[in-house]
Amino acid sequence: MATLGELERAVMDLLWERPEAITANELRDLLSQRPAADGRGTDVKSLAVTTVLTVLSRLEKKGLVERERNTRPHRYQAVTSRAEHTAELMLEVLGSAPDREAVLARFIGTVSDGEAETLRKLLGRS
Amino acid sequence: MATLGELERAVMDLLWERPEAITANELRDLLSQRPAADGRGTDVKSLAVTTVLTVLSRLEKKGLVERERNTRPHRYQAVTSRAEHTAELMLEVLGSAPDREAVLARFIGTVSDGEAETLRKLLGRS
DNA sequence: GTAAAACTTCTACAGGACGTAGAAGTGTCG
DNA sequence: CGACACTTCTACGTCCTGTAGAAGTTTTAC
Repeated sequence: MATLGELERAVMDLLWERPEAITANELRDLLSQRPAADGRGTDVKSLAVTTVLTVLSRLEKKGLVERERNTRPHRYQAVTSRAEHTAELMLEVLGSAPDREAVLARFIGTVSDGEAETLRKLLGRS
Repeated sequence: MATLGELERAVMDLLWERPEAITANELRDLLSQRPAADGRGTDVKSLAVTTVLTVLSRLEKKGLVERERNTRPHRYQAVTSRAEHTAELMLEVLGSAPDREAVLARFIGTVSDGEAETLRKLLGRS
């Protein structure tokens, strides 16, 4: 339930960096500009709008995207920010562990120094 | 690459709580004792050993499981602890975010008080 | 106001991951 | 060597994702 496909991901990334809702057509254009995920090759593959719409519908069903149904070309936007979504994902992963503290310990051990500092600040003093 | 199926998950859970490597047959027995994931019904469904073996092979290919090939009934064990694995997953999720600090902020905000305390201890004083 | 254009919804299919397991091959023990 | 245990191969149904044409609906342009 957590994982997104490559295209779904690309769509969400675009929606996340936009404050305003956008249409499927706009999305399709943005998607075709983005360089192919696999790097090499300016593979400007243009998707069919229906493809984008299908993906958007699926994302809507998953609760990640919201659409304005009143305006005619429907406009789509992300329901939560990327940060929120990512944090939720992390919690989901963590949640399924019976040994949460051990997990957190490992986690902390791998985070960069700068981030550790950030965490310290965020946690403040009890 | 991160997500495990339900059965794969069940197998890993068993391997994780066992310090010693065990055989596919033992695993199958343990699996049949476990109550159906969906709760209701003491659904003691017995799997074929080949099913368990297939799953183990897939987990091996994914690098989560290791098998002793020299002993005759091969014995399987988890490569990393559950805590390690979970922490890696969390990092994987976090890693794909361009706004790591924002994610961490949300994350911290949702963790329980007790865990926040633990985190504080783990981070220590810089 | 009607036909064309734009837009949305429905239906579909291929490919990959996973649950599931029989068939076939190989090693083991008596 | 033959029966049995164990492993590997092959296979299939299902679900998810990428992809999009066909069909239906709404808006627009004359």
